[in-house]
Amino acid sequence: MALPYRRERPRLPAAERRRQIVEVTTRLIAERGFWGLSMQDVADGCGLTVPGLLHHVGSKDGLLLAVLDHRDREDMRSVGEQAPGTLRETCAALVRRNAAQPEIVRLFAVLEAESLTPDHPAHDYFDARQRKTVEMLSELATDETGDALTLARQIVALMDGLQLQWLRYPESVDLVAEWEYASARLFVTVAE
Amino acid sequence: MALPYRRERPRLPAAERRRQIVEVTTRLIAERGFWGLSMQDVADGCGLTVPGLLHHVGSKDGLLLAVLDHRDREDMRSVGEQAPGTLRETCAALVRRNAAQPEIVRLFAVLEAESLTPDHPAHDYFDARQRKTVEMLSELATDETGDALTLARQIVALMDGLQLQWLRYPESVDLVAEWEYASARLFVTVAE
DNA sequence: ACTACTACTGAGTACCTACTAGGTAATAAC
DNA sequence: GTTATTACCTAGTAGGTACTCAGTAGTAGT
Repeated sequence: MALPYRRERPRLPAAERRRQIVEVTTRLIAERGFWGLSMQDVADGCGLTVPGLLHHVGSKDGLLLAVLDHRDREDMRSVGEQAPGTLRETCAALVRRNAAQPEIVRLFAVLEAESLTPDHPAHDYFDARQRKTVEMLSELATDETGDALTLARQIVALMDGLQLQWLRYPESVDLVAEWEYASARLFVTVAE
Repeated sequence: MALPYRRERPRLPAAERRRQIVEVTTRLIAERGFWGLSMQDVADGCGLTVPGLLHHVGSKDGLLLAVLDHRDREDMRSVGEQAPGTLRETCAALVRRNAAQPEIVRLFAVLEAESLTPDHPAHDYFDARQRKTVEMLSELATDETGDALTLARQIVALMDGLQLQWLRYPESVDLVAEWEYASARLFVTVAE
């Protein structure tokens, strides 16, 4: 009744394995979305079995949570690093950061659309994220315009939209350049 | 060897059944995307079995194709109906039309993000669609600005982005109003 | 060396996936 | 009324889904 127990691939400490799992999952969700993601694919990408993967994340929802948690901590870290600036500077910094990590931007683009439906496991997360972003930009915008909320929404919309085009045509669309052109129009007092 | 053959639900002519299938599928893809769509759900929504559904569309990819084909024909019809106008008028009409059909807009929002990956069955479709849209707007924009392509891209980006916000917060975001605010900024000569 | 812990596996469960083969019955053509 | 067409069914295939259970082996603490 002895099981031929194979251990060909190395056994990693939990923290390191989790990092790997998050990295692999990020790539796969960016490609297929969460509905299209399979635990098997993630396990294969990490070189372990599905129960081995489940040992670390508990469930498929737990896997998504791990990815989003990791992103939140990374974002916190990067926001804390830079000095607070004007609205325009903040946006430019944000765009530059995004232009350097297409994989992450694509993860968010796919999940943001997928999570529009209320029964998506990341629905609440993206609701909160969207609110926070608009609020943050809106506060910065109060110095420059009367209708800060509207401007904040336009900024977010333009960023999201340009990112989609950039992700589809990475060679012919330069995200940073497009944002510069656009912000010239955005940050101008309306004469009407 | 006699099969107890059940036919409780009515038998429809092919064209009518196809219309129903497209309608149901549109709603389901908007909610779950194509990767998250199951033939079973579509069949249930139409009141027939999965092989019954397959009789009409052939395969899951064929189902998606049927939906996109139908959308194309509808769009053709609606574009043909209205007289050609200025860039600003054309955009406003487009936004008004979209504001009246959130289900369709959501279908496109979800599929556009999902189809970023080249192995998505709608990848080529959305590639072509994006190109055509930018080209069309770009031609209209040549009358008004020097950099028509950039302006066209900004218009598409802003529309896509605002739509995402509107789909997430349909009660607090008014698509038409937001577009009006935004176009006031977009269609202004840059003084820089 | 012994013990406790934990990262991980093999085997299995219950169910869902798209899709096929072959047949049945409602409809339309004549 | 007979025949042809077609809308749709039952049954089945081959494989994928997330997840559970019980056990194994590598690691760390003492």
